[in-house]
Amino acid sequence: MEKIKIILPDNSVREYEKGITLYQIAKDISEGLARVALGAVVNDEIKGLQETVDEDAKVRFVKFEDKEGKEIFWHTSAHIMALAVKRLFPDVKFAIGPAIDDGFYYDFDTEHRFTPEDLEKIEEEMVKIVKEGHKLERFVMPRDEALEYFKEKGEIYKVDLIENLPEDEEISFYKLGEFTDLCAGPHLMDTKKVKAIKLLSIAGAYWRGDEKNKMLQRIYGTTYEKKKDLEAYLNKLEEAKKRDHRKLGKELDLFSIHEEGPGFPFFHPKGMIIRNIIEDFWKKEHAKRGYGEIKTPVILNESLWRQSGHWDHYKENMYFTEIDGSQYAIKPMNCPGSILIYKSNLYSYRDLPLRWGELGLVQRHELSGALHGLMRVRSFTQDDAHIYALPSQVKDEIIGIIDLADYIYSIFGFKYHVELSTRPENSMGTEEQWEEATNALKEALEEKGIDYIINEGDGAFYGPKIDYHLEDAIGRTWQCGTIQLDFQMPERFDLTYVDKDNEKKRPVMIHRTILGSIERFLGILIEHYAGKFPVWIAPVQVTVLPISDKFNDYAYEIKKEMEGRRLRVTVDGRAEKIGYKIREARLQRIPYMLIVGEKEVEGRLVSVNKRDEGDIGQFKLDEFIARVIEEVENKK
RNA sequence: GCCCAUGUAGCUCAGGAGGUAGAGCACUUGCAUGGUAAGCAAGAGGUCACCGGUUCGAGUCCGGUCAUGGGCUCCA
Repeated sequence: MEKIKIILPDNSVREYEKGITLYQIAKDISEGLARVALGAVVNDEIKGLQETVDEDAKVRFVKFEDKEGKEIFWHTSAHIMALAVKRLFPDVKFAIGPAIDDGFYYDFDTEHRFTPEDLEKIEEEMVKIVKEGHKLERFVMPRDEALEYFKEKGEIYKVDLIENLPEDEEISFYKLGEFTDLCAGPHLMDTKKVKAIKLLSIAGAYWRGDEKNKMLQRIYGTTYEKKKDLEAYLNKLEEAKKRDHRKLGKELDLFSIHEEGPGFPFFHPKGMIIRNIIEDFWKKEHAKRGYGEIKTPVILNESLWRQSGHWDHYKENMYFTEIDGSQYAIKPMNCPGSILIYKSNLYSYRDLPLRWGELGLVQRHELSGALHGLMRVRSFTQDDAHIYALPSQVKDEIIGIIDLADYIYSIFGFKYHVELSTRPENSMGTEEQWEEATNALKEALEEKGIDYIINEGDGAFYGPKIDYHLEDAIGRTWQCGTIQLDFQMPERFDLTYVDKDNEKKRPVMIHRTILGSIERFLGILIEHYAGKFPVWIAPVQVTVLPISDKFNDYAYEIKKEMEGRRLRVTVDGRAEKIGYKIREARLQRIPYMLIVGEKEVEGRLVSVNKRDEGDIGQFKLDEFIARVIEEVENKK
């Protein structure tokens, strides 16, 4: 890689790779962005966020559109908010205030309870601060001095932060007006570009994210250079609200959740149609790929869960019951059931791999505050499968799952990204086993050329995992599929196969889901399509709307004929005006409306109104039916 | 589980210095038979989440519980 020389603020020279960003240099030398810009580049015009590229130096300047540019912009905004809060509520203690995906937050500790009215006041104060035109000044302090500085002010969180910084790390500060914060930076040079400001919400958050610590008050906000961009962002939030699966689930009569069963969703007839279509599709695709289907009981003896390790590692999330004086547990996972089936036979190495899928209903005691519509429930069906494989088959099996997942997601039009989670603290097995399993997953991903993020310590207690995060239509992501490699369960349950040399050996177990849970997947699907399900999934594919009830006979005849071709059709035969019926059908997001009156009856025609296109003209009935069937077959 | 907010008809929401509730939509009935997003009228529908306290009297004030929402933690 070609190197370039950069002159640093202290006039020393360092070598970097071509194309390095200002941000990276700032991080590297723990220096303020503005100072780096001034030091690194000869161009006098450079100030703060730049939109120019210095062709000679090949230093890329950070713009607001860049990930790094946004981070700097929002991090600086967090400081502006902190200053505003300090002015309005002098007694607050400051924790941390980083940039996040769509803005920033700052955590405060104060007796005062922030209200929505406070947010408005803080916003106003922020605008004032920006107008005052402050510069951000960076300076460093020796560790003991820094500690003394914050101890004197009673800033216990900052003291805690410094105490946890590595001994050799420089303690840097940024000063903005009367607010001086411990901060590694980098920051904007000054505040004047932060023009559009919106504080979004107040929430509780534990200090250092640990539930044993004190709960602080967090204020979320976002800022932009232009009002227009802020408005666009707020519109996006509005759009997300309209797509909320909880709202649409009610409006489209798909499912409901009741006080009588928090976290235990009820599926209505229309919701079940979608569920069944997804499940049928899932079953067919798995059968094609050599999966057998199994079904295991929901309640099983406690001893099984002790043997599997769930008792030691998962008890808090399990429900228990007693039958005839013995202790039983309601299954939170399907693997032990699958294992009992495996153990009911003796296998040759020739039998492996065995792929057994199960649409398994599990119950988990999730914390009440974690429940969220269909996305986080206490009772759900996993599209689970367990693969028992020879060690030599593992990589190919994982690749097979990766391919299957990619195919299934593509049918629904999902984009996704992949994360790899490694060994957690509360886990079983040896370091070597974990390393071997983690490497197997890495190799499979790398062979398929899939980029992935690593989540240290986020694996299951029995093995590392690959997680699939699906992106919905407006860019939010949700964890769905997972592939988990497990050397522990085969050990615990003494699973064996007979190898070529007539020795009993240990198979490897792979746990995997693609949809994740039917419930969550359905929730995501609702938001992804904004309730406008494609024809093959739509609970009602076609609704027939007679112009007046004089034409109901023809309408019902159409319905009967289409139902004979396995299409899902309704008739709105009420004595209402056509406009009224169309409005309702639209609100229900039905893909096709057939308007029938005198003209249509005569010629056995239908006038077709398509969901997103409106009136598309008259069709012969047979022609229209063929068209819909074609769409269903091609999963459109 | 924790912090904050919320809980009024099937739905979306008003209201209320404490004196026992209101709209629109949906529903039922009648009229209207209408050609691409709401025809007209009438009717029915609520122990104002639940439990307890203060009060002559509580949807309204206080306390508790439950649920929901936004976060945190945790997770498919």
